[in-house]
Amino acid sequence: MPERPHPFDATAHLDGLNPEQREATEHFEGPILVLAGAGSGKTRVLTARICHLIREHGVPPDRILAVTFTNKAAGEMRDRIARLLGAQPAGMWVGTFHAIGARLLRRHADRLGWDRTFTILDADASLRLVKKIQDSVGLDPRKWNPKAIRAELSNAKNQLVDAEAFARDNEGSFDLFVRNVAKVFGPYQKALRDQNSFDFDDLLMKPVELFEGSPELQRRYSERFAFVLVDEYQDTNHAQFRFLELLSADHGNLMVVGDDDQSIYGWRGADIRNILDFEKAFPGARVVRLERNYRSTQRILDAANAVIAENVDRKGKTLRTERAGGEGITLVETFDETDEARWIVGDIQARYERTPGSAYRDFAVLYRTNAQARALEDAFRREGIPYQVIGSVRFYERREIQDVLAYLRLISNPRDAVAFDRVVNYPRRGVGATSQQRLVRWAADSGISLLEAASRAEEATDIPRGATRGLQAFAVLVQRYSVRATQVGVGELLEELIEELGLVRELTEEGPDGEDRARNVAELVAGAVDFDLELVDSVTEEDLDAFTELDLFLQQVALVADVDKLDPDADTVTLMTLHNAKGLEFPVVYIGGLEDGLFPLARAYDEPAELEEERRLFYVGITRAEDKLSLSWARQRRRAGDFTYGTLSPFVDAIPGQLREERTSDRLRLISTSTPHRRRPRFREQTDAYFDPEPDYAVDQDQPLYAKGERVLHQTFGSGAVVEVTGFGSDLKVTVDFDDVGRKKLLVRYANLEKDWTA
DNA sequence: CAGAATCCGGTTTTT
DNA sequence: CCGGATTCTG
Repeated sequence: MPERPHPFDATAHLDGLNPEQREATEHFEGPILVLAGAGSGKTRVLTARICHLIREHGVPPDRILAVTFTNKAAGEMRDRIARLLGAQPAGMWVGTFHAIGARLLRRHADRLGWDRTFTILDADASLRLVKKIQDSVGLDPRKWNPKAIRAELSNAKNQLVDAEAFARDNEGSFDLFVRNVAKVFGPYQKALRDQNSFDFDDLLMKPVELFEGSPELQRRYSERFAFVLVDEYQDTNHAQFRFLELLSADHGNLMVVGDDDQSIYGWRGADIRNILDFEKAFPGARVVRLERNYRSTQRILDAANAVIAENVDRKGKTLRTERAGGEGITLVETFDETDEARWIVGDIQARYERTPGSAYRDFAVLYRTNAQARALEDAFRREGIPYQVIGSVRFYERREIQDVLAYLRLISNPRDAVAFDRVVNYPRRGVGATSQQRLVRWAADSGISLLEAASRAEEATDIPRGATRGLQAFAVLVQRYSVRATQVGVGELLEELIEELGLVRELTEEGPDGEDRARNVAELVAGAVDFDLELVDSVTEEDLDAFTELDLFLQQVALVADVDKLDPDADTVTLMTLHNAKGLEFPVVYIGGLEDGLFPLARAYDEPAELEEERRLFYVGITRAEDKLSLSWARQRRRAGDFTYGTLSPFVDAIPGQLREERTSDRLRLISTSTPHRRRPRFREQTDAYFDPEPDYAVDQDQPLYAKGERVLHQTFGSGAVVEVTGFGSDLKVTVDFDDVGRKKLLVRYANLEKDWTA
């Protein structure tokens, strides 16, 4: 029996709520939008309302559906509710849109022509499939970027545009790119069906198809889920909106909680209109605003408010707190990324030592791009300070992990052609590219799966004997494990598989990185062994009958996010991107890389909406901090091999001067005093870094200075604006956004650019 | 067929 | 700087 903090107090869930929170919590039927500012206790409101529904209104838990942004948030919500109620909310569905979609498809995918034991393709596998389809329709993957095509497919699906509609919409378009995407879309979708798999976007789109295609099913689920609650509503896309609409339009009992100022996933189809127009979509919706912040000091909130006030497209609100004053916001100028990292690590260590009762887990370092983690990691390691990085080189995307998972996917789903391709010759079985091609052709001609073709390889006359033997051994192995999967748990299965394949030996012999890779595989195995325990929750009896533990393990692996693995109990500093930091809070927060072009990213300047999204991202970062916020930037930074020279991010300008405490790193101070540079035209226009010290060529009036924003003329590309400048000397490169042909990166040495005076 | 050498291109954020 | 793809070599 779980502990009960308030054994006989039926209203424990209302304790300590402020009037607005209480209003939202006690709301019963009908649509409601809770506009919840950062740190205003929205998770609290969600959990309290669920308890209220169950306790006060007698709603059975299994009539409630709660959607969260991460699996971790789902788990936490479940725990909090269990604690408040003193019992598990049996039968309640809590999960991410993707997890809930997968769950529905596990029950009803057969209605769409899939088998219920489908596999879920992760980003990498789906990209491989796109490439494969490109090859098969004669679209050169080198010329037409598979990632771009994949992104366009994803966009379309998030808008609920299927292959037919996409083809129809873009028929006769002058845009060659979308026409090519249209060529890929149909075959891609067909391949998914043939190999019985869904990609991520299908997990959102297909359930909608399911409901739209079957009013009976739609009615069944909207009756079952009499109350629907959604967290982080500002980051939902059209498919998700439609899904919610189908579930709740009949009864209208939909509560969405979100903050338009924290909408940061526009690039993956999230539509900020969903929250801005909620009252239109659900007429009569009640609106509650939570503007009292319980997290940060007034200083931090002042900075946050000032930053976000520059955005135009918002509902508008101002956060308030009772935590008057607070420490100033430190702004540090550093020399380069190493210097910046060392400053941050040094500051953490100093604070840790001088603050009694502080722990490393109180600190987080946030940044715009994953690449920035590297310098930080080096610095942390150097100082021996414990840290954990979220994301970055993602665990499940590592090559060795993907290889093992491909085996598991193939064992679970023998029709998975992407998985087959990946491991048929790993470890080496003497099956080369040519044999593989012949096998694919023969399988297609005979209308059998690749795995079956492999087991009957000797019937294909053009496959050499060595390869045939390899293929047959492979097929036998996979089939044997498919049977084994119904007998033992995944942990055991995986241990046996890895042993038989000799993967650990294989990896360690590979070279210096091999040890790490072997360790990663061991970690995966450990995860699989532990998996049995995690089954308890969220899986119903019927699921257990229909699927092997392997199936469910693979599903979980496909759906976990990196943040889900954040260990809040470990006493380590946390390093992650600003995107991953959403929903989290820390006493002390550092945001690094505040340079124009990095944060905001240079490309965001193309679209005002994108720039606003970057600014919201900064706002999210600032509002993660409870007591102390430090910002830093570096004058120069290595990016993709060469140097970039930065200026302070304009975002910082919005923070009023009296809130800031400006500092300079020791290293930078040392450099600027010991090497008295000639006075050069100062940094602002970032021209000086590539200023050639030998002025032996005449200054040509038509020669551009290569500063950001400058207009230049190219002989073939025409006129455009400089977006970014990198490298120096003969390696000086400029990225130019040409009016006609788009963005190009050019080596100044060869490009022969002229200054465009006509602009 | 496999491994080494070489070239090329991309690089924002993620369920 | 990295990884992937391509080409060369045994």
